[in-house]
Amino acid sequence: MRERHCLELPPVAARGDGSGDAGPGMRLTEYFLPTLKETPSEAQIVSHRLMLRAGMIHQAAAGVYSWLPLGFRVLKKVEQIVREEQDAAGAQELLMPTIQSADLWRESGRYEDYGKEMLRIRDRHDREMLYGPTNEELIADIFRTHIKSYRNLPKLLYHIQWKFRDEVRPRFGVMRGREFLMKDTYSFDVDYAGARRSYNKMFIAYLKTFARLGLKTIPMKAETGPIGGDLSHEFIILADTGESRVFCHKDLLAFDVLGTEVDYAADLQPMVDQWTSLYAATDDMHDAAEEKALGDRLVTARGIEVGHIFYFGTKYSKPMNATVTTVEGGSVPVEMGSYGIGVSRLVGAIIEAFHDDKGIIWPEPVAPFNVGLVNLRPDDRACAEAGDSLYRRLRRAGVEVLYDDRDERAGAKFADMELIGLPWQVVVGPRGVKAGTAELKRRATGGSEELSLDAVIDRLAG
RNA sequence: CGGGGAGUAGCUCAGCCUGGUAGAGCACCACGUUCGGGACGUGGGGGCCGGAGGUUCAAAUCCUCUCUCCCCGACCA
Repeated sequence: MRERHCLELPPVAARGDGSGDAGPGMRLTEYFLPTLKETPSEAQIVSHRLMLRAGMIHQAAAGVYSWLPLGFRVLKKVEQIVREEQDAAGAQELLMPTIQSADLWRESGRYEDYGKEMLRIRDRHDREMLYGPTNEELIADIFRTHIKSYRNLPKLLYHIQWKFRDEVRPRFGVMRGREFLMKDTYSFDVDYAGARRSYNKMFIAYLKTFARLGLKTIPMKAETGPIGGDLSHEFIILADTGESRVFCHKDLLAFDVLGTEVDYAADLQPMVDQWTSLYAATDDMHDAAEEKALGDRLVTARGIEVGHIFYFGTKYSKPMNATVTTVEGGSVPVEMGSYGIGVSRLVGAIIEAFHDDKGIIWPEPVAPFNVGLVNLRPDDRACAEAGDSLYRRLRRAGVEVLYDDRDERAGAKFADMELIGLPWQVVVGPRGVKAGTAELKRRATGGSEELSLDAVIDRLAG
């Protein structure tokens, strides 16, 4: 790792808390968490309802949302996991702007083709601009300016940036917004074989990414459009309330990528083959003959598309003149591919996959806080001491903790805690404090146990 | 882009048909009683009824136009 020259800032979570304690935490009396008891009438699907009720987002316009502190924390965690897996696969992060010039899009021919989905803007000089729905043109322009030789290939470049697509009908909250946060990677190779290697890297990186988020993912062959070939896959995560029906071989569900150490420099084709050899299809691509052949090995489920990767060859490099010199000294348009993950959409998708009738059940890697510390009686001296002490010790141990020190009824606190779905709850009340214990509760199972305060720390900090 | 629905308090909604001083529950503020699963009492604050025209002595209510949001379908990360 490189040495750090940057200013050391306190962790984001630690700011704004006047307690003076070190460590990642927040007191609910100070936190901006506008939860709702009633469901706003506009929300239809469960993730949208829960995100509004849990105070994660606030609608700004149709399909456009502000991310409130709790939702923002989750978004950042998802983003960070996506980033880490891109970096691990050898992709390099950069940042392209949201606003683009129409000129580049004229070069590729897409300015006319894209239609009303593209938000077009004019600046004060009446120049035609647009809010980027994707970035192939921009990245191709960067590439052609700076890379000229096969010797500088391959390259995998990505950014995580807001996009805007003026959907006719945005819906499902952040799952189908008009403005959305997307990670898009672009690959550059001198030939098809190289493009395939890049494709495979992203394929595996995607499996890793979604697995780390706690999701079951199934890659499915997707329409390849005019390019043809077999290099296009959608990544579908399974969720009971998912938007589309999917079919697959049941053995796919047992595949585990988390335990596998991946060497991105090695040949990844065998691993990709393993994942693509078994049948998997979305509703519209489903083959009845396959269904029959599989019999009881076929699984029918519901899913949500959270990623899409595809190879498109010279579709943009040719018209935009992004070429490289070859070993032989000739010049060829660079082979490209693009690889997207809907980061903001994933937040909704994760909720679709993990919730119950009381609220969200966050997988630990993306939970906004790991522990919700509930003080049932902050006005009671013994409770306040026990609660404050636990809060301090958990933070010192580096545990992200949200401390409910509000003067509210027990029921309201429990309901809010279930709603925002932190993986662990620690309940401090007069009953336990007398015996020197607190209750440790797991959100996912509802199971709980009475432990001494020390045992609670050991368990959560361990 | 076709078809439907809705805009009244922060949220959920009633009132509109049949014009006559704008309501409820929750939320909010104060005080008191409560306190291990969304308490209770008393008092209080808050809305040009989405906007613009029109009809009328009088419009949340009737008429016209417009904006916004939501739902179903076709499309998409």
